[in-house]
Amino acid sequence: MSRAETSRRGSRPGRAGIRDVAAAAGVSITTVSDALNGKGRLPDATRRHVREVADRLGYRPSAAARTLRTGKSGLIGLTVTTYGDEPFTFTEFAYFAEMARAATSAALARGYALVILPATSRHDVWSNVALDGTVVIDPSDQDPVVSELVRQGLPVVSDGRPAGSLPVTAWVDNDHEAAVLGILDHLAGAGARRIGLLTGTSTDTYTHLSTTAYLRWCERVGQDPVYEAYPAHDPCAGAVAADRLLARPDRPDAVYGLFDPNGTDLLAAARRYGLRVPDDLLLVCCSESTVYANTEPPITTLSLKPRRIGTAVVQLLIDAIEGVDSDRPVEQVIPTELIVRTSSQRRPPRTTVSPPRSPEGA
Amino acid sequence: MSRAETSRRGSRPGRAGIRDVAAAAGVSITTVSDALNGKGRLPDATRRHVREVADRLGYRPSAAARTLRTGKSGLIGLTVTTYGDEPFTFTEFAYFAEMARAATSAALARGYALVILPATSRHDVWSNVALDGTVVIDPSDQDPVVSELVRQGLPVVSDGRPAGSLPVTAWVDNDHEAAVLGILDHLAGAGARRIGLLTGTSTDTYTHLSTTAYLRWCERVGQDPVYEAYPAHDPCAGAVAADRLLARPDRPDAVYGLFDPNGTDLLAAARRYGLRVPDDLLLVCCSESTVYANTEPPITTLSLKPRRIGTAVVQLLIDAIEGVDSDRPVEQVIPTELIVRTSSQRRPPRTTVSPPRSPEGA
DNA sequence: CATTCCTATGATGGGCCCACGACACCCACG
DNA sequence: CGTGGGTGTCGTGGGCCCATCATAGGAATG
Repeated sequence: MSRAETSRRGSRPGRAGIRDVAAAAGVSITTVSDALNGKGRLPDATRRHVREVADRLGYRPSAAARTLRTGKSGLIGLTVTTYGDEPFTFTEFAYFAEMARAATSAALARGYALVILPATSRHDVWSNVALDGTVVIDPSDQDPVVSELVRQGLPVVSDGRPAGSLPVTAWVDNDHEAAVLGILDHLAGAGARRIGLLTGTSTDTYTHLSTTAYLRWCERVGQDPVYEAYPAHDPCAGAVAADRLLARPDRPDAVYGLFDPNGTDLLAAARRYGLRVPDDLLLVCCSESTVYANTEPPITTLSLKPRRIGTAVVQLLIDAIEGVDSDRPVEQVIPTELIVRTSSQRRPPRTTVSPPRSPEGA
Repeated sequence: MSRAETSRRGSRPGRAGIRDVAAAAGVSITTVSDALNGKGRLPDATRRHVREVADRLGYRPSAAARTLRTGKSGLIGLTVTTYGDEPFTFTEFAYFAEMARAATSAALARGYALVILPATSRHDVWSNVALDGTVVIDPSDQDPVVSELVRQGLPVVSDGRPAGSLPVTAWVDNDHEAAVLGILDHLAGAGARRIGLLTGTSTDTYTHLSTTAYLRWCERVGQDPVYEAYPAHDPCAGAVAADRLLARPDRPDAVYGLFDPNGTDLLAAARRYGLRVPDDLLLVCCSESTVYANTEPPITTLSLKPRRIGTAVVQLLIDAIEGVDSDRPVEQVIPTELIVRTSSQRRPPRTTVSPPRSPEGA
């Protein structure tokens, strides 16, 4: 008792510690800890009493102390590869936002919180936060951050299969090749003779796999590749590239755009050149945005299902953190979804009033 | 020495502690701490030596221990008000994504990281993470989370001026009333006779202030209010509400939409009713999205400048955390920006080829 | 006296910081 | 010339932050 009182002397009065609760409840510190954590075997009366006193004092266990003692912080890092100055590309692509949202939700449901930590963060920030594990979006070949984390023995789960020999704990990805091949077949089936590609200049896996798949498809069907690449992080460059693609002498009669804004960019470019969509030009782009349901015409989009990916990634990571031996495979391929709209159909199925934005969720 | 060795006995060999470094460098723990943190007065030789040994052992100070000792975690909460099941509305509105991005960037630059903590998080998650302060986006009148945080003595800075008597440390906001009045004047100046509003049913400050400003403007100029309200978190409801607004017998000849997707929704609805924009219907919506630069026609948007807000909020919060007495005012009003495009001008200034997406940044 | 229950004590986790101690050096005084 | 006090520089010890857990101890009951 007297020990508890004296030891609190130097403390700020704002927050009550476990000692204060113990003193106020007339029990020992252990009893308080056990009572609040549901451990040990205590009479219900004691348990209730302690809880009551703790509530009255507004007691909140110190997260730092608990973390130090238990070695678990309940914190998961969310790392995004970055382009340019800005720490990450949340905005440009609705994908990241959706994925982060689902990941946050899934983490929360299991008692974890997400910490946003761009890969380019100052090192002192990284080392200043106690993480139980990390989600990495689109890790680059030799990402030093990931290596460091793995070396520390922290579980790392990546969105996108790791390039090279990056030793991640698990990964979740789409089958980008299959998705691209599916779209090209879809466009060819709608009558396209020369399909163009709007792609990126960066070296990430998504861009690489998609472009490669396109080139192989061209080779297989005997079409000359028609594509423009631009730095995907620069929205203006996208509009310019779309324009260039349609200005070419070997102008394609169908285009697939790998990035979210490509749809409106291509539509705008088509208008500039007097091309009607879908009559003169078939259009598909990869996007999670619902605006494409209401453009004129509505544009066919490929969804990478970021919600499912975000959820899966977090589940895998928390399984690894907690040592749960779930039956989830550590390498998951999430199927993509092609949302077919007017822009990729030579004969629109119905010319009646288009329904207001369908609930293409989950 | 021997004490250090014995004390390490039970530890996992994976991570080196400060004790290990001290032993390996042949100095005391304090010296290691001082050398690595640039404190105390040590000869450069010692400092270098310690740093070298620490590097060799791959020493990383335990964030948990440091937090416990110093009382600072370097972590800032980012709380978003939520609608429905999903923990927060990152996607629906590019605003949040932009704001979060800027906030992350600003926090990082000052050595802090952001933790995503929706207001509806399980309480145990909240209390399980040591925060130095919190950013709250659009706090509701009597947000229990905010009250709790303030009661704990944590600084809280809100995006959006706090409703009621919420005792936040500081806040940053736009002048929503002025923005709405500006838009209405802009539309009236372009020839609008009856201006409609697409608004939300939720009780947040933004919706409330904007709607009120609209009603007052109507009263002032003697126009009957023409508006439709819908639950802003439901994208389908937005399309329906846009349709309803244009189907009314007292159909407006200009509409301002308070939410991001309203632009495409209204455009689609206008097409359904054969209304030409801007000839038959003037359109403005509040959005951070660049797609409106390339729609047909391009749509005038109001930007709330989320980047500036996100940055300002974080600066204020960190100032409060660190007790810095900066000259920043604790109540900041960030000016909005009206990006005038074709949709709100009766006589388009130029009918030539529209430039590809202007770089409306910062 | 033995067996249940419950509670108290103390060690532990790892880094930070206050208050000193050791040591070198210089000057002055005896 | 020797020694004590003054002044500095470096470096060390131990306590502290706070909750958790293992183990030992005590009270009550059969």
